[in-house]
Amino acid sequence: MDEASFLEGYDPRKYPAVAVTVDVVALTIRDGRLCVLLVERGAQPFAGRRALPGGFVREETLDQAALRELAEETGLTPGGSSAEEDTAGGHEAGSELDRVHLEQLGTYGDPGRDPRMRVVSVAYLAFAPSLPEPTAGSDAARAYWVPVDEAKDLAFDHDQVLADGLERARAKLEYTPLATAFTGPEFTIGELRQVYTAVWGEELHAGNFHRKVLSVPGFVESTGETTARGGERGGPKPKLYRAGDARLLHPALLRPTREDRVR
Amino acid sequence: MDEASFLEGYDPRKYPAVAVTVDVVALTIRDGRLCVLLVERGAQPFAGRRALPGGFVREETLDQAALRELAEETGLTPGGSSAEEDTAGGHEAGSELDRVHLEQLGTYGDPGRDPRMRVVSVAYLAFAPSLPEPTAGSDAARAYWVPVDEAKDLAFDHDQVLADGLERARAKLEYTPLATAFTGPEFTIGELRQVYTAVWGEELHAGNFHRKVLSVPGFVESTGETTARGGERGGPKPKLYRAGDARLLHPALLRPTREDRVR
DNA sequence: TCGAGTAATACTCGGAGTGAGAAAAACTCG
DNA sequence: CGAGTTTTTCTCACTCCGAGTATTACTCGA
Repeated sequence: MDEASFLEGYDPRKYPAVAVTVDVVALTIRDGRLCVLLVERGAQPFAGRRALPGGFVREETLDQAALRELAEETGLTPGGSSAEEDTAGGHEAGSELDRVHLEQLGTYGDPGRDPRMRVVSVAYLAFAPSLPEPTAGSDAARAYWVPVDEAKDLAFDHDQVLADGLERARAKLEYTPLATAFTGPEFTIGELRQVYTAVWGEELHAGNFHRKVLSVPGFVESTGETTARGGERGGPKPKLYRAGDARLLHPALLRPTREDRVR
Repeated sequence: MDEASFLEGYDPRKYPAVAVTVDVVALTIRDGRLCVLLVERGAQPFAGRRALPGGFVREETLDQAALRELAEETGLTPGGSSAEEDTAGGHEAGSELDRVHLEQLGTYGDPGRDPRMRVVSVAYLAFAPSLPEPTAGSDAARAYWVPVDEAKDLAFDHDQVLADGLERARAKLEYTPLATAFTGPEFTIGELRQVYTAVWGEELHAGNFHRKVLSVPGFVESTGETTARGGERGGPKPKLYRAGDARLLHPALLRPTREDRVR
């Protein structure tokens, strides 16, 4: 930020009031479908419409505000930092929110996006393993998971925010180990493949996926164990893996069908 | 944005005042070096320190605010939209700012990042062909281009903002035709390679680069012309190209030396 | 208990893309 | 003119990919 000379001594409080909020695009996978957390709006404007959870920023960092909003709406209590964290081994006292990956998505501040006043909203993207339906918390009563393809006609510019979040999520699956943020601490290659299938909305060749995941250094590491049972519809007991220490996937797992890349 | 029930009728103007600003990381290439536009701060805090250009958001979109700040600091006048635009053919009346590519980088809002009050700053990233030294405009007198490796100890959290901007720029060169935003409307493959060299800070194999650029559909298209003269230090007259219509490069031009990818 | 169906895993094959190096040709400058 | 430089094109070996096939180990229902 810079004050030009003519702004010297300028008091920004004299500006028309600007409110800063955070909105959260929280994604999870339930029953093999990619879902987003929405709340039902009770008040005007957009009363009765669904919206992304969010609220005003208090005396806290933007990251903290996003995590707080997510905690309030899901009824879960934040345990640790906003970065995902492996409690490899037994389940410690950490909240389920400890495993949530949170990152800033973008900021939406067009005049008029909220009819009441100028509101600048910082959107966040959250990735979580399958979380319980948020009914517990008092505040969370109005929040629920909705499959992303049914999340339309949202309040404000939230259709756009959600679309941007989905595109970000799909892209990040290609070159980061983000998919493991959707699984439990231990998972099978098949479960990992289902994450990609749900987010990308495309079937993947099981054999090639298997080969590629295991060939990327640091993506997954074997636990040496297998599941206790085979799949529900048959098949051998798959091996179990946990997330490795890679931050970027190399080589990347690129999405198929990329003819639509040129303008 | 969502108002929880207990916020019904809440007036956000009762919150401690929050100011919203835009900061611009404007990059260009001068003499083969990647440079960023900085201003010298005259007032406290951080008087005498260098900072990214920026200022308060007015009644305008965030994108417009960023373009306005950039125009004010460079002394150039904005002509068209914020998106880059090809005036293929003759030079029309458009400003040099028409060819600037502008995109949102991220938002920085830690309490205390500005000692005076709570300031939430939306950072933008701008890419421009070599622009004149900004001396013309009244307001721009304090702004100048600085090689990025000499841009240290900036005011506020601008070291971090600049670092984030550089990483974004380096990454986008890999999978988008962004490099053409640093060149003139017509350019040679060698000039394009120098853009990559300057931004990535690494030498590239000329033969392989040539092959890859021409093999990516829609990256560049031939004008059928060559330059009037060969290079200053010799070599044949290179062919001229202009930007194609691709929005994403496929296959991508990946950076070399990727051992440092894992945590 | 058997047989059908399914999933995990491991192959093979041909094609595309890549880094490194070589080389021919075209041009500048001294 | 000659040395040095750049553009442009090849070659070669290697990696990676998509598609297909095969094997094996399961579950479940008849």
